[in-house]
Amino acid sequence: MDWQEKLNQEGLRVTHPRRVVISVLEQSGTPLSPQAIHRRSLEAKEEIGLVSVYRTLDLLTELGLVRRVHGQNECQCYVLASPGHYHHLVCQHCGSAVEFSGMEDLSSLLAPIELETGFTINEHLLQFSGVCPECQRRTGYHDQE
Amino acid sequence: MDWQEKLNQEGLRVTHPRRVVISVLEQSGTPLSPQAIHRRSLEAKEEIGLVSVYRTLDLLTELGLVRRVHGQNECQCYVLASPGHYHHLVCQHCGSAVEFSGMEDLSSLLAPIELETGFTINEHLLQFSGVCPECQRRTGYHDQE
DNA sequence: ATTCTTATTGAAAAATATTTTCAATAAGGA
DNA sequence: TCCTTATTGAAAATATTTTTCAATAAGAAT
Repeated sequence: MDWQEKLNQEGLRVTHPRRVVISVLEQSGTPLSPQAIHRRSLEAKEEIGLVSVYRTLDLLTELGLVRRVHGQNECQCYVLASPGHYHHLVCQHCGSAVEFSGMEDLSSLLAPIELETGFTINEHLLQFSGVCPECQRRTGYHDQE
Repeated sequence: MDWQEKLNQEGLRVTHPRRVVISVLEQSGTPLSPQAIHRRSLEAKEEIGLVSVYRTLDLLTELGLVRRVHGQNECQCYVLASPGHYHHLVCQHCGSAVEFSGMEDLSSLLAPIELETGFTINEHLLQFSGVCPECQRRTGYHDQE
């Protein structure tokens, strides 16, 4: 089910600003701040209001169509969610982000922590940062900035 | 080595605002926003400027004495760092945070990911959220909010 | 103790980010 | 094509963070 169907299903409308936000996120692949998304929409001559960007991101996050990513500095960024993947790997140089698989066993690490702390764990946020292959090739850069 | 020695070592001064910020964080145990820290300092009749709170948090984070924690809503919170522990578990009810150990082997998960993606991984951000034992007892609440 | 140097502070202003309000618009069913 | 109402965008309100700079105080030197 794509995002338009999802919206319909919820009785929500497929509007111009929503189309633009999704399109910008699709083009990017990188986590973007609301401001960055707005800027790019203007650059693409698709003029939408900043307020709508905020509202759209809230909505799409609610629906699970985009995810919020917390970097060390930029703290309010959003990426399109590929369903089933919940972890990000972000390049410190160019900002590109990929999702990766193979962390299904993370949940097996949870049990000992729940035991140690007495917490019930419901959610987690995992994000790696490093240098992507492109940037390694281009710059010969490997270490942390 | 305590924080005062650490500052001296770096040629930095042990000042009133820095003492107050650390003290507030010690009292709390919970991650606090710069504003919250400032508010509490005033309540404790230890009047310091909000600007100094920001600057102190930046500094202490730099020195690894406090860590920044990203909640789902509150996004700019800080807790005192227990050395050697790097991961947080935050209660969705009361906001209390603990650091936990036993994730040393997280780095062993990195290799396959580096192989899959071609990235060089330098940093990671890992945070669990759930319900702390206190809140479980008080409310009988276990599931995600 | 006192003086000196300079890191640090706090107030104000500037810059930036986010939320609220509300009349005007347009999505999509009838 | 009309109608209902979810949604938009502009402006204002609010909140957050950073910058600037003269005044202060930490701590080394005397």
